[in-house]
Amino acid sequence: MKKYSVKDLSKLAGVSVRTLHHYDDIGLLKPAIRTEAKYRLYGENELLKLQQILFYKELEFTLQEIIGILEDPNFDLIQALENHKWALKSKQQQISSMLNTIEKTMSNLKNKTMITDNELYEGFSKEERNEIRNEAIEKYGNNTIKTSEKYLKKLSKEQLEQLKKEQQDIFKNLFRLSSNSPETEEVQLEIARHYSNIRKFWGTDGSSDAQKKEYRGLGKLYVEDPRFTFIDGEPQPEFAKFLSEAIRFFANSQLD
Amino acid sequence: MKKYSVKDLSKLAGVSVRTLHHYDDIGLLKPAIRTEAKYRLYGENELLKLQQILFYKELEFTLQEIIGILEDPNFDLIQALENHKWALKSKQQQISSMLNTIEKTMSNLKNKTMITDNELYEGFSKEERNEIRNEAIEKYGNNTIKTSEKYLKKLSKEQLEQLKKEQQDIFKNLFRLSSNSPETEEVQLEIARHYSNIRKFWGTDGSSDAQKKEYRGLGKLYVEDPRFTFIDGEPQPEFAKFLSEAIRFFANSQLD
DNA sequence: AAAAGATATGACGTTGCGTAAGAGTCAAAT
DNA sequence: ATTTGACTCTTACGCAACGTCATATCTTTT
Repeated sequence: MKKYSVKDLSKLAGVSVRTLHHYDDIGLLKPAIRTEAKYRLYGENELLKLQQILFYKELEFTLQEIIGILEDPNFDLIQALENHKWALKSKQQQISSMLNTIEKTMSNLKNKTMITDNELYEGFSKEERNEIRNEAIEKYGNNTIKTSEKYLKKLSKEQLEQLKKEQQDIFKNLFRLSSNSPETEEVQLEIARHYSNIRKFWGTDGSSDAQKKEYRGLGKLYVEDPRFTFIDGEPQPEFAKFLSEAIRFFANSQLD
Repeated sequence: MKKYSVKDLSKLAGVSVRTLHHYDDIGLLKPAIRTEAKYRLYGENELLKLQQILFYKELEFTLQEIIGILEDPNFDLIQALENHKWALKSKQQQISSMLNTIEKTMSNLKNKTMITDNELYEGFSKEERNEIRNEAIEKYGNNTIKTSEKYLKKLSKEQLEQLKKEQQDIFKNLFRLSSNSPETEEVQLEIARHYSNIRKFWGTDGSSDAQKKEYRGLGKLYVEDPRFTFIDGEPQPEFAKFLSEAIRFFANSQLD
């Protein structure tokens, strides 16, 4: 009968010695025998069992779950796999939604910096501005361009320009109104313009989904990161707070 | 200036008091002031910062990463988001592959139990067997059926019957040969039949991909779970080991 | 003033090992 | 026969993000 030392077995299975110690500790995989000096010795059966363990571990079962699966031959494996499948699927969906949020955040971050750039270039002529913008496109490279293309490809350049200008206009008005309460009608009118503008920017202006959640998320974004509300190179935390509250009020009162 | 106690803030933000303690401990969110009795008091700014924290936490940034993001206003947020996006995407792919493995495992588990069932029903007439199978279909319910349909829909009932019978035949031969070395030619011939049979069952028999990995995975499955190799209601660990080694040898010598 | 409610600070538990630390064991080289 | 080098053993802290007591100290209500 072949016997493997901890090191032998660890190399055969591609795990660390510590892992074998651990599995012994928690009762997942005990050595076949112990020498007088308490050295662990494993046999063929233990090698096979270790392979089983690693199989289920790759599927991200916890060690406790694996103990349960392997210790009881009557364990309902199909049911366990079914449950695990659902857990994994829900995790997958969760990740999808996180990716969505990240995309939107990045898209908005980029857009904001572009807008403040525009403001900085306000002193230049139209032609100069176009030159600068083209340089920027070259700098950003194709990858960045393609990433945002998903959201922007439906918009012609002129439409995009129009949307950006409208955003600048909205923000100027809102900044002017920012000493008022966020709930006043004037402010809420500008927020409504902003909402409509953003949905065009997202390319979802035709959708029946009001995107209340997403829009509120955007509102939170303004306070979540000062980089979203730079004006003349300075962060505006107070203005961010104002914006965020105005959007929250709008979403709660106007959107289902 | 409004001040929030730990409990107030925790309710406002939907986190536990312990969480606030923890964030204080690690320097992520310190209270605005402490009372004489060392009670924590938070202001509006802390509420806003907590919201930022929760935003990034939902994206599964670690607390240390969030500290980095928030402490330095010049932090390259876009780059951080980009990196995080990749991490999430790779996690998503990993989950997809795990789901694949689970599907195959379940599909095989079901197939095996069906085969042993067939063996158990060997004394019955064909009509009786069909009756029983239909009952099983009702029991398993539509969901289960549809899950396996993916793999089976391309096969007609007769083809499926044929494949199952061939599998039974192969296993009988292999069991008879199981006192030999797994590497003998007779054994390897049966394994080759099995390989071809399995690929038909998987619906991939036309594919150019030899599916070495998948087939080896199947071999491991036989030892990974005794339920795969029940014969006459008894688990056959020795036979499982034999099968597994025969398949490993076949995959290594015959498949690229 | 006593009882009830909040809050504070430890400190251990969780998951799956990594990473030493200190000590004993075994086989080969001196 | 012994020293060395390669292994192995047990013990135990560390990590992430808190949950969950336990015990002590306020603050507020009756």
